[in-house]
Amino acid sequence: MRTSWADSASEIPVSDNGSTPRPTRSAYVPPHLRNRQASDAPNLPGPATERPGFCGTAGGSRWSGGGAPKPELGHSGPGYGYAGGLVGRGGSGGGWNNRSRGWDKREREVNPFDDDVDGKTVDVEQAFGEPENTGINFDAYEDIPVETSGENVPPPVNTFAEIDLGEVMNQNIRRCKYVKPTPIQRHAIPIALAGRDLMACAQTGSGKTAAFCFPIISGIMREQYVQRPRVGRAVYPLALILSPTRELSCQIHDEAKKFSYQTGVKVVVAYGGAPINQQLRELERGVDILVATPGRLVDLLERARLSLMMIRYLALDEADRMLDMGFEPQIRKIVEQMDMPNRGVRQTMLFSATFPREIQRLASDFLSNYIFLTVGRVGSSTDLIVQRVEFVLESDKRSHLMDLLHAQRENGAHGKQALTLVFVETKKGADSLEHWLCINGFPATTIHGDRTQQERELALRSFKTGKTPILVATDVAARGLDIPHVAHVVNFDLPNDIDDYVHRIGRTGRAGKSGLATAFFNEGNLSMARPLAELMQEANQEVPAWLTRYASRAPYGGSKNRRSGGGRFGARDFRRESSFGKNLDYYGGGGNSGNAAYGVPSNYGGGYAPGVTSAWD
DNA sequence: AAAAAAC
Repeated sequence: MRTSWADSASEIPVSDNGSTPRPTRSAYVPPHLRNRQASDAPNLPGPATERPGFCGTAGGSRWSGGGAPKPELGHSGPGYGYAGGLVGRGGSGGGWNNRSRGWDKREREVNPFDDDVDGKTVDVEQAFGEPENTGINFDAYEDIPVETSGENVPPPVNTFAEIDLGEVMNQNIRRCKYVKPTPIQRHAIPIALAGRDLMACAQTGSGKTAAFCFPIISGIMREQYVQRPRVGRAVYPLALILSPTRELSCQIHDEAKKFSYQTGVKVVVAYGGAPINQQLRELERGVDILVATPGRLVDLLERARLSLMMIRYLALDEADRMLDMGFEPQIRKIVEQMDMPNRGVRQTMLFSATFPREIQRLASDFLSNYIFLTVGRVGSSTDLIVQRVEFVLESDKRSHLMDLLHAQRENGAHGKQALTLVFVETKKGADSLEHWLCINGFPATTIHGDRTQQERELALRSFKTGKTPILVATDVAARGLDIPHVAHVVNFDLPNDIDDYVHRIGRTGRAGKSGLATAFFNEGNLSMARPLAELMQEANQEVPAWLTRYASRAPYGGSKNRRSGGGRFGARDFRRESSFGKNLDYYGGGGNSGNAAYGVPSNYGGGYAPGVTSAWD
């Protein structure tokens, strides 16, 4: 999904031939090219710069050096989709973009940033009366505990400068207003750059997308002109990023476009509910990184318009969702039964804010000698989210919501009304609540799986821009979506799983900003009493006495993520939970695994010290 | 039981 400012950026007029944006200003020179000599080529491997089209084997990659079998190529010649740029290129230095289509024939990439729309910035900030898009409030993430396990964990970095992503990407990072890496980025990026498989758990809104995108883009830049087969009409991406919802795939795509701007690395998105032909055309123009939802991906594979044979990087966002009951067979099919290289050959990275142990066990099938990383302490990010629970009878929910919204309207002093995201259990419930809000004077819209994709995208856009400051949503909007200015998340219907609750409330309090989450609880939510009370307590939230009473009576429930011995929320490496000396094959063939594999001593054995353990979120 | 994900 596009953010509102990105929307504007993409509305640069395009000429009829469709290839060259025609901005009103003349001859825009990208900032990173200003004051630059033509021969000022970036630090790229020599051969690639000299003969870009014919550099068959990548230097310095884990595939050429590590002894891992490289997929055999049935064909030689320039990589698919880049042939055009390899012809007739001037011999003088090559320029910044070795993968583009050459100086003259180069297609102008639409600027994905908001700093360059006909010279004016899009004023989301004014509309909401607070600065936005100024990057992440890093102070909110200082000093939070990190746990890693696995063999030879690469050390974290403190700055983007330490990880040499190249000048082009550095410029993109600056344009994203990222000043320094977030903790998940500090730890995950070196691990990923070292070629290691990774299972990473970090708080909602803490910068996971960049944490897996940066290494992928940088890796593909280093590889330079991997030769790709040409068989039938298939295209051969080098990286695959899967996510559980269409809107999330769009969002990741938009982010990845920013990170890869002017690198020549091509990012394409494919998802259902939208015309496939357009997506096929985009794919045919060349794809290095494919962002997709599972259904459409399988469709493309079955049509033989896509092959995973050349995949070097596989990333699953919201990985625990991707591997839960509904999705797991499809993911297994994609990863194990199509033509994707095996684990250990490709590099696999799994990211989420939650990682139930059972899902970790499943996930280990896809990983090889992986590092488990968890960043963030109980309550660190959720300190930013004030959580409230109110006892509201089913029949009172609507009027109670109305009261909240009225109060909010009166408090919302300047600018537009703060955005409120209301979660309900069912699609029908979403429609009916939306209708009710509208006829009661609250501009609302709704997003759920029974709406057309067009309606879904329109709803999200309308919400983001503040046109309809209330969005009623099912769990389709629970994960990953980054919607600035969501001040309030209302769990009108509580979910049945505490992890879903965590993801839902994580739609607010993002990038170091604060937020409010209100839940309506009643007798229908008894199974959530205990996990909710525990979660809130560990996040230093005020737990109402009545909820504590319900919790003490209630059985364990509301979670796939059984917390052993007294409610330790957390993403903890499930490999630690198995008896030492057993189950060593969970290391996926690492060979010399054992106790020494653990990079950081754990408080294994149940010693749970509140506040100093790993992320739950 | 619901939600999501292809046509």
